[in-house]
Parts: sequence; C-alpha cells; structure tokens
Amino acid sequence: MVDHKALASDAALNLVFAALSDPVRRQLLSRLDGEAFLVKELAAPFDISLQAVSKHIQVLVKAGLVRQERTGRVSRCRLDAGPMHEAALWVNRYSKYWQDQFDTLALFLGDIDKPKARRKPRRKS
Amino acid sequence: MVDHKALASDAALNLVFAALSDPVRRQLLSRLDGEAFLVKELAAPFDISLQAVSKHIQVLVKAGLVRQERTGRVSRCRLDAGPMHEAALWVNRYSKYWQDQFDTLALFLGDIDKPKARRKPRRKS
DNA sequence: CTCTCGATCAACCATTTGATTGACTGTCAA
DNA sequence: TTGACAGTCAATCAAATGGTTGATCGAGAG
Repeated sequence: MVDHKALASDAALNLVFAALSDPVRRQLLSRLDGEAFLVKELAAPFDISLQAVSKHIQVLVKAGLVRQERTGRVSRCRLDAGPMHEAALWVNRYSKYWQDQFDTLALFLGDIDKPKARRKPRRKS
Repeated sequence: MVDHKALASDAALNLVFAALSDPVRRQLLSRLDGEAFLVKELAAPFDISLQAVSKHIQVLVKAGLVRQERTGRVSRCRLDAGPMHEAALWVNRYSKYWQDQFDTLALFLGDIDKPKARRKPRRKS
C-alpha cells in the first residue's frame, strides 16, 4: 500500500519527474499507453525533427519509462509504467483526494489494520 | 482509459513536474507537509547557500506548490498541494496498481451503496 | 550492387538551471 | 541610532537541456 517501505531512490525520481516535465515527452507517453510505436510514427505529429524526438525517447528510456526493441532497422517503443508508479507513490502522499480514496478503499477491504500511517511518518525536528 | 477530467494545462504540469524533479525541492515539500517553516529553517539541513534555497522556493512558488506569507522580516512558507493533485491525476493514469485499486473500489461503491448504514440496497449515483 | 529509409551519432548553438558571492532592503532589538 | 539578522536581488559561472543540421550505420527494396 502506501507504506512507502521502498522509497524510490532519489536519482530515479529525478529522472522520472524530469522526463515528465516536458510536454512532448508526456504526449509520447500518452500515445504509448497501450500500443507500441516506431520512432518515426511517434515523431509524426510533432513539428520538430526526428532526431529531436529520438533524443526525447532516449530521455524516457533513461528514466525507465520506455523500452526500445530494435528489430532490423526499426525500433519499436513500448511503455513501461513501472517507474511512473514510483512517482505516483511519491506524489499521492500530497493529494488529499487520492488519500481519501485509499482510506475508503482500505475501509472496504477491511484493512483497517493500519494505524495512523496516513500522513508521512516524518517527525518535526 | 479512465479518462478523468480534462488534463491540467500543459504549462502548469511543466512547472509542477520540473519542480518535483529536484531532490532539494522534494525534500522541502516533505518538510512543509503539515507544518509551515521560515526560509532559514528550511535551508538549515542543506549544504547549499541560503540564496540557493530561496531560489528553490521561488521555483516551488511559481509551480503553485508553496505559498509564501511575509510578515515583518520573516517569510513563512506553507505547502499548497493543489497543483500536486493535477500531477497525481496525470500520473495515476499510468499506474496499473492504483488503477486496479480504484476499479475495485468503484466496484464496491457500485454494488453496495455506501458504508455506515446501508439504507437502500442498490442505488447508482 | 545501389539506393532509400529508419534510426542514431556527432557537432554545434541558444537558453535554462543550479549554484556561487556580494550588495541591498527591511525589520527588530539594544 | 546602531547594528544584527531574514530574505531577496544581481551578476556570474559551469553544466544540462532542447533544438538544429550533417554524417553514419544497417536493413530491405529495386
């Protein structure tokens, strides 16, 4: 659940959030949700060069959000939402909306075992 | 899939995700969760200059994640998680884990009306 | 074989970013 | 009034970013 036991490494979150901070890359991820695409297909809607899109994809690959599988001369790109999950873990701690959803869900699942681990466990200094 | 509402403006997401891509700023937000701090207090744990921290805070302010309230010579900073919620909305679309959780929740909410006292056996909202 | 095409590599350039130091504004206290 | 202190502003700098163009590599197609 939200017990953030394995707090994603800072370096990983740096890369993921940085990758998400560009609208072109977010659009690429949107397209890749569910379907795989070639680089040229991904580049088509954009007004920038193919090389620029290729570099954007490399950024996503480095962040672990996209996996590339080269067969022949083409390179099929597919989404890997794993690292996105780490980012979601981090960000959802601050989103009261989702927090409430979690609580309600936990209630339904009878998982009221959890003490007040709702908010972050950090204690003030 | 789950097309939530219209996505937040690209520009806003750019700023939020970019703000979150720096570990210093993420740490600042962590400290500010629940409690308000002065700039100097926020800067204390870091090994960088007060000016650098001040600039980081400005980045957070520009992203709408922090509000600053200057009284006298001090500047009290408090968290505003609103924009974080937009980021969470975006990111959670890709997190199969949460997706499944919420689907389960929706299932519960759909079948059994509501917790506490189930007054009506079945009612869709 | 040659030619084209998908994709990356390699320079290069302008802008942004994260940090520094030094000067400055203001407020509170002595 | 003097001075310490919180905080920002300003100039500077190195490194990272996002884009370009041109060259290159590697399959397929003719």
